[in-house]
Amino acid sequence: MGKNYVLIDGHGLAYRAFFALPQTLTTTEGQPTNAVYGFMNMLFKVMTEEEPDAVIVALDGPRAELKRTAEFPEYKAQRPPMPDELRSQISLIVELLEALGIPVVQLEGYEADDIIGTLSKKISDSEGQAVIVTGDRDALQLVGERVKVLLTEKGISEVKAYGVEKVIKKYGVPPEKIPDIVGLKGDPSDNIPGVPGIGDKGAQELISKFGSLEDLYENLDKIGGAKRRESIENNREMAFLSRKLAVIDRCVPIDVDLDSLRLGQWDKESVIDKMDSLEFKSLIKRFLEFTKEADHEDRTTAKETVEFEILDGTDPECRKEFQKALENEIHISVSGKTENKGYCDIQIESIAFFSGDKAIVIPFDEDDEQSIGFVKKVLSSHNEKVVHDGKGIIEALSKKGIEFSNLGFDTAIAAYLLNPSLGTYHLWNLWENNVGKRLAVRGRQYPEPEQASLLDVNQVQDVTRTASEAVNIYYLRKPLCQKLQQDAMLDLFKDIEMPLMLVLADMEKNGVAVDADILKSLSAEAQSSLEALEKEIFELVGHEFNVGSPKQLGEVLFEELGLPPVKKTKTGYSTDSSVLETLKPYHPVAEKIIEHREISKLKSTYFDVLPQLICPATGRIHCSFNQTATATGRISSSNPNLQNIPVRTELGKKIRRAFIPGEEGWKLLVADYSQIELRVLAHMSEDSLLLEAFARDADIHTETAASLFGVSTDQVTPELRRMAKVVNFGVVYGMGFYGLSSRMGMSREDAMEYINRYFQKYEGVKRYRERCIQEAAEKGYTETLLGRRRYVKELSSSNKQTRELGERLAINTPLQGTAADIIKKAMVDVSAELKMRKLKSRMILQIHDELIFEVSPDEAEELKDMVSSLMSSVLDLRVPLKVDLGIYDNWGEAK
DNA sequence: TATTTCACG
DNA sequence: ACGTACGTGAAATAT
Repeated sequence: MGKNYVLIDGHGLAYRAFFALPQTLTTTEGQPTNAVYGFMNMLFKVMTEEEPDAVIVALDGPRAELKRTAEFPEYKAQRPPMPDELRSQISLIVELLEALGIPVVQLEGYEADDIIGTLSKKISDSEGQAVIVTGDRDALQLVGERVKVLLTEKGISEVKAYGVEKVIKKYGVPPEKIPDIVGLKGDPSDNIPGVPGIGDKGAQELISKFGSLEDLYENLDKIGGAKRRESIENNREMAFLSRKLAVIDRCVPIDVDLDSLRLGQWDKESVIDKMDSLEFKSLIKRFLEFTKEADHEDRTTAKETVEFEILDGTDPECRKEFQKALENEIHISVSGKTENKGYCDIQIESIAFFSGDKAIVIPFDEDDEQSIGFVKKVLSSHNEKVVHDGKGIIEALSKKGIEFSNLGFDTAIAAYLLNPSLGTYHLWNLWENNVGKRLAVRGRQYPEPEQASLLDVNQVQDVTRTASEAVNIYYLRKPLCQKLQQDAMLDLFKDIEMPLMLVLADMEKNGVAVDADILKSLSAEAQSSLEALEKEIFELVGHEFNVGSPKQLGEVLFEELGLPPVKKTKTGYSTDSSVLETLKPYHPVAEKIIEHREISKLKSTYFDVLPQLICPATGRIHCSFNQTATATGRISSSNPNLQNIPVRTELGKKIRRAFIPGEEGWKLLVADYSQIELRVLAHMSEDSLLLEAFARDADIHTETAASLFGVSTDQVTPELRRMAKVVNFGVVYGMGFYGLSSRMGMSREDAMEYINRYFQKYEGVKRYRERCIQEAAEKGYTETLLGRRRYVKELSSSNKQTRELGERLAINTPLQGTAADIIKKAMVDVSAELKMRKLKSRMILQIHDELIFEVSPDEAEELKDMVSSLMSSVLDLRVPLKVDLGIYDNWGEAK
């Protein structure tokens, strides 16, 4: 029986750690230790998670590049030499590895990749399992049935596992074809050129279509795009050479006796001694824990342990046992292992339940009715279900015809409400911060020992992980619920956020229909305009360059043409649209570039992308609505972002015409709140002028203009109204006079004057702003009308700029956040009513102050009235909530 | 991976 | 001396 090995690319991992962690990590004497620390952290992580029998670290040998530079002199030629601060740490790492009894393999003339390739081959030939840890994507070619690759992604601690299927899913080709892709696209980090004009996507597409470089060159005539074909044809040798360079040698002459290696032959004293001299307190602890002696060393810091049992979900007896256990429980937690985010291809692989004592894991290998039946039964039980980030599971299960009932608590959403500024709400973080106990599987294990040999090691790990997550979720409910109660957000959670999750799941499932032909023809048009514009630009400038490169553009404009640089960024000249706008009078090229920018942006972000995102199974686009993404309480949209579809320019608006009802004869109902943030401001500030203006349903910008410029409303010109509008926005954002002056194109003095006049007229607003800042400073957070919080730590900063940012946040967040509360509640109410009246029409999009529905013609009028009245009556404010509605054949007709 | 730019409310 | 309005997500280029 083969053993499990972990193979580490030593230099690769050290490099990663070095650049990912702050340089400030040093010993008190100043020896940098960030790379050592990161390396060791990762080492312990894989030792804990993979439980290998042995670990081997491979290093690039002396003159490792020689073999490949013989073929191609430029190979890795551009690589800067290793920084000294890193070099010194490599030897520290090697010393530590020696003390840990982990062999370091290095061989003159061979790169670590080749050593790893050879070892992994030996291991899999002897029926062992190898896990490769590296940051180099080339290593994916080594993946096989018995070899998996853990690729470090951004930073160091994040790592992604690749098995054969994952590689195929990601690259469209089996692992052994990875070098063919590299041959085509090249590899800038190794200075491998590949074929010019072929990038990641192109290479993937070509190789998955033709199978290999050889087959590609046999079928040159079948390649689309004349330019591309020409480039491929002309670079035949380079493509083959590049592939050769990318192939990892799996027959390196090394003599390692794999069988004799095993973990645990460490020199404990020496390890602790070395770590101590590097001042790695936490790592020593981790090491001791690993040697299972932590408890003897220090019983007081030993964590309490939560024990649980895992039942085999494929065993009918276990299912019965679990159902029995449920009867006396109030809550059960649910966790699922799902593959792929996004409704279109989300699928559930397995699901785990935890009853408070026993966990059970049910794999969904194939659609066996037994499993589905059991899951259905559990999910329809009287128990309140607790989940973590449950929207995906809900969607994946609904694809199998399984629904939740009595879904009561989502720990991710609870944690988001408790502090919406965190950005990520990973289960393990919540666990550390709110429970922090250790988990241990007790008693009967899954799988039963006699079954174990039949199951893949990964599978056992997956089962344990999914079950543990269910346990985590279960025990998180209580502390999080208590905190919500303490912070008076339990109602917001129960009445709005939890039901909203289901509404969002429905919306993601519904999706939106898009006319791909419209987008494709827009793309073609854009292509030709761009080519024409480029020609003009190159003529005006005198030579060709990449218009899309801010760096090159900056050089052309400010060095070659000598135009005045208006604004700088940290790396050079700024060339954003406001800069280009000011350059217009100086040089005709400015206008062409502005035009080019707009078109290329729209083309690359919308015209070209949206058609690809149409889900083959449904013919519609399904974005994700993220409920835990923003600090203010808004929801966000991604994959694609459907909340930033263009509307401000003519060309942009054309995109909206492609958004259509998905069923014959149906229409779109578009309903948006009018001036919602200013209405919220009126309510919260109780400013008499604002209240009165909204009570009359006056045009608010005209009103502001009239009072600001001292004229009557019928004397307000469009220009004055435009300026007033800028001021109104400024008020909501907590502006200062400088920002106002630059945005209105006036002097700072004038801007100051207008602001003073505004606050003289709108005294209530002035007081509101002051009150916001003071309360936020006292309490440490701001809150919305429904009690949603945002902590404003910026307010207590010693940096003036940061503090002022805090003041603006204190002013803006309650406004933006209350508007978010309002529309969220409206969504919940409308959705409930749709269900109650059993209407076919459905909600498909939310764009902050706007809701879009797909409506059946016979329901259109009813829905319009219903949505209008529900939206305007969600909350009773001191001003009316006005809603504008319209029924259209496409989104472009609205507004 | 970080930076710049720009689409939306 | 410097940069200056709030909240997002995504693409392309540079490093």
